[in-house]
Amino acid sequence: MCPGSTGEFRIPPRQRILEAADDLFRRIGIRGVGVEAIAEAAGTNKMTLYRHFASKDELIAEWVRGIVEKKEAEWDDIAAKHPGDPEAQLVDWSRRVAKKFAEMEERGSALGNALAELPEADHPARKVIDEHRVREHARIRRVCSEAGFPEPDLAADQFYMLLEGAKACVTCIGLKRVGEHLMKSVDALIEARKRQPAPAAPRAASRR
Amino acid sequence: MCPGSTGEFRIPPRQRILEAADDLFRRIGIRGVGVEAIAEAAGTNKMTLYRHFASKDELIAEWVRGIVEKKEAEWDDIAAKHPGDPEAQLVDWSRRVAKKFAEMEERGSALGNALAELPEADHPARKVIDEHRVREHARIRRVCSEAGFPEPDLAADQFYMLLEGAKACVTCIGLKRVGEHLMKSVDALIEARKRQPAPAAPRAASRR
DNA sequence: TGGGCATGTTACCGATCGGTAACACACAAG
DNA sequence: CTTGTGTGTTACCGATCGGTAACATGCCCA
Repeated sequence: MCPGSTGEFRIPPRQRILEAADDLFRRIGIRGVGVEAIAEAAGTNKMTLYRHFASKDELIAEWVRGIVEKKEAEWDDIAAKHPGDPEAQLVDWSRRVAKKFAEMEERGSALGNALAELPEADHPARKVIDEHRVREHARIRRVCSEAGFPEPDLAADQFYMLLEGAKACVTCIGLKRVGEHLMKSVDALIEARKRQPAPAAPRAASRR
Repeated sequence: MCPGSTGEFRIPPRQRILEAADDLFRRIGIRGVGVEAIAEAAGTNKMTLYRHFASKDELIAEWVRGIVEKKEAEWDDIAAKHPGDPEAQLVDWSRRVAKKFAEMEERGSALGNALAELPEADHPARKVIDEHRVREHARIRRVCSEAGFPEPDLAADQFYMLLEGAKACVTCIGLKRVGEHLMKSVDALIEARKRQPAPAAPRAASRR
């Protein structure tokens, strides 16, 4: 109702649009919601939206960029809070992911769904997601290497599969149980590694 | 070009439509392809399509039903080939899934993508997918229970998370590597269980 | 006070899409 | 031959959607 420029909310329209898009994209899906609905939910109109974003695809890409930035900032935070302790980083990471499941309302990972909804390989948002996934996987791999996993590639894939699997299972298994079992699985993988004596290839002797 | 009724292919149009839909839905996505394109790819036209399917949503549901049937038949086959050997069933299952990854052309799980593309909770295809997932998870849980896992719920979730995670990771990790590491992970979980004698609480007593 | 600038408003365009109507055609069985 | 059934063909409808034009309005700052 209220235009937004008069008073009421002081948040600039661009930010309001991104917030509205975030809500609608997560709940209804990218292709399921039109620009008009986004603008309306943001308390503005289509024209203003197009003055801030060149196209809907660009809005999608910008939305994805925000999600990716938050996720990578979280990784930085994890690394900063457990310097030199890669195992604690992995554990902390699983704890945070498990906690996030409480916020996810039955629909799974926003990034995963976005990828499923954007089959065009040249979509601007796809590049953002793909590059982020590569970075995230590389990050996990490095942490696994530092943690002394004999096969860091295998370990990283296991962690990454558990992470993506947990997100995908949110829609079919209970939220709390997935988070809980994700944490247990990560703990078990780390525990299993500690149990291993000395595999053939001595990667990085970080025996704590 | 060729109408299809004269000669050429003897496959009835309904089946051709379902096959064309399978190809296009997997490659382009459900919402990304129109009924006209499906009919054309099937060598027929829109009218004939609507004579066999009440609506596009019904066609989607029918397509999903076919996928689900195949998957459940595969589970029956696994159970029949390893009677009374739940561990071999789990291993065989991981082998088959890993093998399937070779067919998946960069786009992940068809069912997962479909779920992401169908936010409407009352969509006829959603019910099919949801019910199948419940059955599949229950099946894994039963096998885990028979295999003597101390916590079958945890074990089943772990397997299921690995399965779904592997499918989701196909788009970001190499196909062969995901399959290989999925198999190794399943083997490791089974191996870890064999190693455990009779733990009451999985948390404590791990200091080697 | 006045001018610029961001935003609001309305109307519209072209394209696409799901779905339907009406009619023509082929073929099989009686 | 005739009838009926399944299919092909064309044209069309209504709705939605992404995107744009043109103009009005309000606010900040000089």
